[in-house]
Amino acid sequence: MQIEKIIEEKNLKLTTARKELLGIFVASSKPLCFEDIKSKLNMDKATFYRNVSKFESEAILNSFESNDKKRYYEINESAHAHFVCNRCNQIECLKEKLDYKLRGYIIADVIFKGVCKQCNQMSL
Amino acid sequence: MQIEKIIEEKNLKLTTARKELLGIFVASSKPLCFEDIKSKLNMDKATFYRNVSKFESEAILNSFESNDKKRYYEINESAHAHFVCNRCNQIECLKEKLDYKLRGYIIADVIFKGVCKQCNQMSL
DNA sequence: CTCTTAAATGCAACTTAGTCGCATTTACTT
DNA sequence: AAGTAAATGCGACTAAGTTGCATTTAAGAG
Repeated sequence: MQIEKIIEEKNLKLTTARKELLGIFVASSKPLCFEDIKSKLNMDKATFYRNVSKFESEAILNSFESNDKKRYYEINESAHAHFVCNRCNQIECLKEKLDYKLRGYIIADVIFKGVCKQCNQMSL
Repeated sequence: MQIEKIIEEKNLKLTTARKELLGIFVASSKPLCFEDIKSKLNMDKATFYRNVSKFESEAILNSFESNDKKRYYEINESAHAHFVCNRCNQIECLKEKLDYKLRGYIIADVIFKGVCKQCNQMSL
């Protein structure tokens, strides 16, 4: 199973909590916060946070904060931009590759904020 | 004084707290959070938050969350992008105008995250 | 397969940004 | 100057995330 391979490749102990957690992120098409998945999780929130933190430092996940004071995590594969809706607070992964450039800076992430397609449609 | 004019134009009561608060934002060249200015403020934090919130709904300020779980506020004038450094957590206003387009979406803000000039320089 | 040990977990207590209810004060109107 | 709705201060509260510590578990050695 690829999940176990990912964990072992980073020389992390293969615990049930880690398999469960990483499985959820691998299966998700969008960034998730603790709140989103806590009901599915068989682990303490401390374990969640310690593990996502470790996954992030091992470059398995990356994360950012949204509009709602929560940190969202997702599998670190192809770099892509995100759209955060100021109305519904939903986070979307955009297909946009991060080909933005700023002289002297390293750009790791781009977040667009505003009104998403759905909310925009509804207000017409 | 222009500060008083801004407040009165929105039909808000001209209180000392509001004058003080808006004065600080008008004078600042970058977004500020409560933490940044609390030592200068002669008001309770509840008053701070209620007022920035009201200013925001009146389009005097706008705000976003940074990397540090804090909400940053700035005067709402020319729309511009922001750069948030993942190392030093500093927020910079970029000169970039927001001429980004995404079909179906309304883009109100763009936040770049990564490593800022200074931190990038230091790591060479 | 069992023993050992360092690392991971669960739990409870804690931290901190921000919110809320309520009694008091203040800005504006007449 | 008086009345009133809105603003303020205070203290209690909420919720995300962190930390210390006792217990459990994964992985390697024998």
